[in-house]
Amino acid sequence: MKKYNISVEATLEVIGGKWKPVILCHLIHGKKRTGELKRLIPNITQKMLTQQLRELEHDGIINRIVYNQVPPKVEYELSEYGDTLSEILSSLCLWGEKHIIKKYGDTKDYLEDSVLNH
Amino acid sequence: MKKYNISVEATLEVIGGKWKPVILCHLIHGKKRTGELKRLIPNITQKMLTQQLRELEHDGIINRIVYNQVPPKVEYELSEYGDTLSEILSSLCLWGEKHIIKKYGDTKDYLEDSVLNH
DNA sequence: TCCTTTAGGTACTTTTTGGTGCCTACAGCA
DNA sequence: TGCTGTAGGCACCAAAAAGTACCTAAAGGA
Repeated sequence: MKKYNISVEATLEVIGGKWKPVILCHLIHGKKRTGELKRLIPNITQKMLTQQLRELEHDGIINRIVYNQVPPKVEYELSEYGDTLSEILSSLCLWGEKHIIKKYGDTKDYLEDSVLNH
Repeated sequence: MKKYNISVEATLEVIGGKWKPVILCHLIHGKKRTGELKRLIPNITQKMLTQQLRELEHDGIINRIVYNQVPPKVEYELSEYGDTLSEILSSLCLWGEKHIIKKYGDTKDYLEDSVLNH
């Protein structure tokens, strides 16, 4: 029975770390296959990706959808509970864009183009 | 010149990590002296506290106010730019509270009482 | 004189986190 | 038969983050 000093610690336990917010920001735009996520997050390793996905699944934030076929097909999506985070995640993305603009004047040279950034 | 794959990475560079969100969540309620922060965040070490405060100051998120007196007195507050994060920070705290309730049924036994949690 | 108070610097160690390389399963196809 | 594609497990190693212990300054008071 852990005691938190401030409630944000509980949030960080679930979505803290280097990769989880990135993964979740991709998932707010719809479900993704493992390989898609790997392409969207070029610097993540297979190990880190599956490790973080397992933890998010364990905390009820995402659903893992397994299709019984060969070669395997697995999709990940925000769960209903994970949806309660989507506003926060969007705000985090938006703030990041504004921060890049403030720091560099423009996002063009600093932000990979993709449907996610508009 | 670093390139981000997704804008949330820029946000995490500024407010990511174990301690920064906690520190900032305390500062949204007004400026605090170093020692106050240490008391509010009992598990943080002196080193981590000042290190994180330096970085937040460097990124323009907080102001460091030094009173020229002995023994020293230093206060920290959200800067104007840091204020653009306060809505996000509040949402993170709120989500954490709801998460604790979902997980444990109640916050009473799991969350330290303080002005911050209501 | 020396202790107290407050903020913070620094060298070193431990813990946590992340990365690499290699392994498996198995249907379909040449 | 043997190659391809997809998801992911596992042992081991490297790097980054955090913790520990100890040090400083300087005014005021006992």
